Amino acid sequence: MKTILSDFIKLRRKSLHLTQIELAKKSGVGLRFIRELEQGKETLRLDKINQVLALFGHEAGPVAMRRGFEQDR
Amino acid sequence: MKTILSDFIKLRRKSLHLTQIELAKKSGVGLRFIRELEQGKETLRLDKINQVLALFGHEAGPVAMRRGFEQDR
DNA sequence: TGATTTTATACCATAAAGGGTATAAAATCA
DNA sequence: TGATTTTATACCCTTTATGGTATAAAATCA
Repeated sequence: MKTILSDFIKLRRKSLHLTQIELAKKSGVGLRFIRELEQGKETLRLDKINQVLALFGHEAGPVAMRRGFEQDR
Repeated sequence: MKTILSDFIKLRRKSLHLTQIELAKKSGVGLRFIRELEQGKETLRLDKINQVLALFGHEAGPVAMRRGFEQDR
């Protein structure tokens, strides 16, 4: 599945030419977590997500559901 | 602790004159979850958070860390 | 004030997330 | 093309988030 978060992470990671392995190490989460995150798994823990987002200067917050629109990339 | 998410939920809930119990029922999550969410617990599951945010027309997404600023209320 | 509602804290049980790892699939590139 | 890198899938094990509940604290209001 594709989510606002998975899209964001994947785009940012690639724009920095990082592999999933590198992102996992840099953010301090497991490799499997990065994969599940980029694949849009919903039942993830917020603190782990924030660990990754922090690398890109972001955090998880409330975003209006303008369906079909994407913001902040 | 106070987070961008806890603040948002608490404000929105109160603006609709809902109790935590009512919000829990409406969103389909446990009462204890609502409490932990409003108290800023970090290790919460994303899908549960989104269940609550959906009631307010929002979802969890990447938000730039403009520390000290709040957005979207 | 006291009575009532609302919120906070603490405990138990269960389901599942997360890390690690091994293998398969796919993408990249010489 | 084939070789190498990257990503995806599947499994085991440990930790813990969640729901429920019971009680305490705090807030609300007559």
